[in-house]
Amino acid sequence: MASTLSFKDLPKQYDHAAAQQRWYPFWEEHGYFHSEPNPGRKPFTIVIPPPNVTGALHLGHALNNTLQDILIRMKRMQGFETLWVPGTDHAGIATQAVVERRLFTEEGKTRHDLGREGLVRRIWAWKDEYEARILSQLKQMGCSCDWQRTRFTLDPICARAVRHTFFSLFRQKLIYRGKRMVNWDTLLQTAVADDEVFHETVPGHFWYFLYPVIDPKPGEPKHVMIATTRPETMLGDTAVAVHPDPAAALERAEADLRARLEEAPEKEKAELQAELDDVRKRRETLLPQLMKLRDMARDGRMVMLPLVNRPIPLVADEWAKPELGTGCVKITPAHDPNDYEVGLRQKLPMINILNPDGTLNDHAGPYRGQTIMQARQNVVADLEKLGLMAKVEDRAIDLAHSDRSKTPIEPLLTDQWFVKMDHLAQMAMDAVTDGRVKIFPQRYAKGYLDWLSEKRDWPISRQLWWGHQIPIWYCKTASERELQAAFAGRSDVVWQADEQYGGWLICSQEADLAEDAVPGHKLVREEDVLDTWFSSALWPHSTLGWPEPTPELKYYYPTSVLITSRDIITLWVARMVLMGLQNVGQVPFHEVFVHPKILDAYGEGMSKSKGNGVDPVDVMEKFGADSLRFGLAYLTTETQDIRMPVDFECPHCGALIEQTKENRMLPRITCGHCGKDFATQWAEKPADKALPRGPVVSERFEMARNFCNKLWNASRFTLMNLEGYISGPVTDQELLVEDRWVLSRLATVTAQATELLDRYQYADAARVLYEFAWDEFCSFYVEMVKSRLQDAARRTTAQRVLAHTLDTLLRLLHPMIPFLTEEVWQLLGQIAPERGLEAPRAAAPSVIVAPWPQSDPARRDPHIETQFARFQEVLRAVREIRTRQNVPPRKRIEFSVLCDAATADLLRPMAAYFESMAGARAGALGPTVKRPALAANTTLPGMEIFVDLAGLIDVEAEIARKRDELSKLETRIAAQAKKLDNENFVRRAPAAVVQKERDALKALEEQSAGVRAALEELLRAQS
RNA sequence: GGGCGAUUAGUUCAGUUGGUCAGAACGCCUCGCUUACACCGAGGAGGUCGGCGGUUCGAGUCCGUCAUCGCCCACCA
Repeated sequence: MASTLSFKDLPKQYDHAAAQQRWYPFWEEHGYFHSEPNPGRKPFTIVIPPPNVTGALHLGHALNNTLQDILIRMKRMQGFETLWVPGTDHAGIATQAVVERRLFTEEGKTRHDLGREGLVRRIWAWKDEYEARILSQLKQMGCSCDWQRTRFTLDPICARAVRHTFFSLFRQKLIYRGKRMVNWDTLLQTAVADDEVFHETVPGHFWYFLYPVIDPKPGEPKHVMIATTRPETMLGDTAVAVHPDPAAALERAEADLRARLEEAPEKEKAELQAELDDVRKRRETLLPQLMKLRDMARDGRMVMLPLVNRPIPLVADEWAKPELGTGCVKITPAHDPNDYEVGLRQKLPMINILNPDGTLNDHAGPYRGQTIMQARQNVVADLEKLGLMAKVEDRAIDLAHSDRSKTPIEPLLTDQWFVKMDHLAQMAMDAVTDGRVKIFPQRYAKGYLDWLSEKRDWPISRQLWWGHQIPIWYCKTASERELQAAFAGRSDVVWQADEQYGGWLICSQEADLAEDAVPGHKLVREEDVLDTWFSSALWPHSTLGWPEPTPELKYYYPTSVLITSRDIITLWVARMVLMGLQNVGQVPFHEVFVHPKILDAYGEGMSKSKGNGVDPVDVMEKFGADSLRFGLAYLTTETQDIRMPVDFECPHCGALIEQTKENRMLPRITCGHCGKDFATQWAEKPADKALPRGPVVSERFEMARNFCNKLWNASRFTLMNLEGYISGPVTDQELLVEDRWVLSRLATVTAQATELLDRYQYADAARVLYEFAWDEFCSFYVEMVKSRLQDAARRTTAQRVLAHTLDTLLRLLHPMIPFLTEEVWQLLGQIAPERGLEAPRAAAPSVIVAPWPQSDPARRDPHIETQFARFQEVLRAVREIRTRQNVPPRKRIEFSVLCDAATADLLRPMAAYFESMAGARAGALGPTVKRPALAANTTLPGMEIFVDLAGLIDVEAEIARKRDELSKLETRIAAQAKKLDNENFVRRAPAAVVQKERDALKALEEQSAGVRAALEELLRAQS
């Protein structure tokens, strides 16, 4: 397919766009991504963490998916039956919010204008658009997903899994309905999730009110004082609490403070001391009264809630801390999460005083219809009139706001559905504790276990329209007998009594129930939908066809590894484990790899709202998919998040403009270089959108781009020099030093890369391959093989080893840089279709299915590697002398080496390479070499290198250099000697270490003697 | 408030079990268009490994503590 290319015409720069366009369709057409259960092979399976259809993928997704594809491609080459299941998540709240916002800004409509069906239709359209975009981004990145198995968390297959799961949990009484405080957005009239709430500190007040005690007896307080920042909520008070044992509580508080004071740093002491004094004072001033109140609470005494004149009980509850505030606390169960808990404990009524729009309802009596702020003012004023306001203080208040409407959040008690977690959570904990699921890096297991160990019930209902509607139907009026008659013989319908409101809760496993399913009675379906994570939790098995016992489920489940980011370990990973165990009876995956987060230049996470996100497509257009992938892999270490400063690239002149906190949200930016404007991702106005868009890129991918180009050119060189290639076995005798060396190194690198990738050490694997490819293959092997390629007699072997080495390197790099390696693989196949050393054979039709290289231990040759290292040292020394003596580049020089005979034997065969790689002719080598009269010299451990420069030498420079060298050596010798003089060291350190240090000292001394001799020689010559 | 992590050259990061580990890339300086590659080649300068204690014969490497930053979780009558 690339046969139109002639090797002579290959471009000097790797054309990533062309390669990507050429090979992705090629792979797809050949079905390389598709997998079917195959009993003859072991499966290797990954399910994608489904990206939200809220928007396009960002760099974090690019990282996540690159890491998955690297593993998938390696395992595929290793002969596993590899399946990577792709898909997307409907992301309930986020997606509905995005679409609603757009509906409002573009058409001025709210969801109520469209109605449930209309809105959901809109969201499906949005989903179709973004799903397509997301999948195409994944393809651009080269992801080798099995697209035939693409899933969506709201598609019929997933929906069926959700229904079956809900049904089964409901039947097992693991799902129940209860009350829960939600964050109510009074503007949008919807509940918002905790992570959609932001807190802002605003100036506010702390009011102290008096509630009259009903029929106080002599000696009893006439009032109870409480304090609040939200006076209007008193209208919903249903109790006043006091601690059941205020004396003990105060004592504990005091002891606790004393302990903290002892350990506290100086600057916090004053504050703690003040607190301590306050608590001590309370014993005198407050405790007697609290004791009385406590007794009154035990007697079931009441106080009168002012303004609405409702008697409410005094209750004894530990929530009322005697060391805080007035020691008494008003209880508003319907509008405060903690009070709700107290309400449950004390079996208090819960009075909701709010309408959905934030005005007060009938329970607020005279304040009905007022807004919260109006009611607050009026309540305060009225209490003041009654003389029941004791005092008011200024106080900074941390107020929750809705991220979406920017209005204050009101806590509101609502009906919600829950999953009981005690048993399920325990199962999920056990799976990690006993190693059925291993988490890498291991430290993340702690968060997982801590979170699950709280075993808090999982609230699964959401007041949304976009999602899996809860399959519960209410029937108020029917009798159980009527239900039994209506659903006779059906195992897919179960019901329970609705203990809260009476009637029945009916759950259907498959089909929706008709309104008249129970003759003579009306069924009403629950409006709420399920939490997105409910369907995501089923992802590993729902995508494989559960609840059907499909061949896929049997073969691919449990999946091999899950690759994800740390912020959803609890929300998602833990719930997948628990649901997998619950539904399938097996863990969903054997291993979890938690990868780093991508941060911006300020160390902050990238997010849409901060405007610091990066579109991987921008990076790919500039650097290519291979560079994106390699760059990301190179940055994936175990401990460090990825900090990525980014720049806008001016579309007019190409100048880079640093992205800062100031400019990252601007719709338009003026280039400081050419002065022209360009648009950013924030461009919304037509005038801005009409401008050319400036992509956001990072220089951090240049390293990878350069690497790809280097590899491309080494490949080009190889291809250009394979003319006349004839395949055939290569015997060991034919191999020269450089062949043995490169094959030895290749064997080592193969083993390392394989092992590192198996342990998710992507950065190290990338580094090992980078260094081998660039510093060894390109810088040495290719350079050294050049002369043989010009020599007909030696050409054939050189070609065979070269082709084989490149072939292996391509295979090792393919998972990280798939397009480039395929491009070269195909070209290589044209000129050298059969490759290999001992027994050459036809290369695979695509590198994607080529066998993963095996490290051949027999090729590892320490002797050759030592020899080569010596060669490299001498080469470097000679080159360094050339530079420091300013020898003109084309000027040939001659050098000699004073060394032992063995070293000389190692160096002698390398003579030709000193010529070609340093323009230097090797003269005398060995122990008898005499110091030339006027020479530049470098002293290395065990070797002294001389370059005879005759009249050219800059003696002054050499002398200065020698003196500098000598003083450095003497410092090191002194340090070394001191170490060895330390009796403790010699006595207590292991003998091997001591010996090593002695050897080091000796080597240093020898080296210094050489330098001194050379210096003397120079000084003599100078005078 | 609890937990986790980070702090190493101008920048972004590696440094496996404490004993040549003080490294890489980019940037910078000096040379060089040598027939694969200037997205290149050769050479070079740059760090008392956040501060302070401690363990040890020996500590970026282990312990404590402080400082700064980040993430997760919880909470704030």
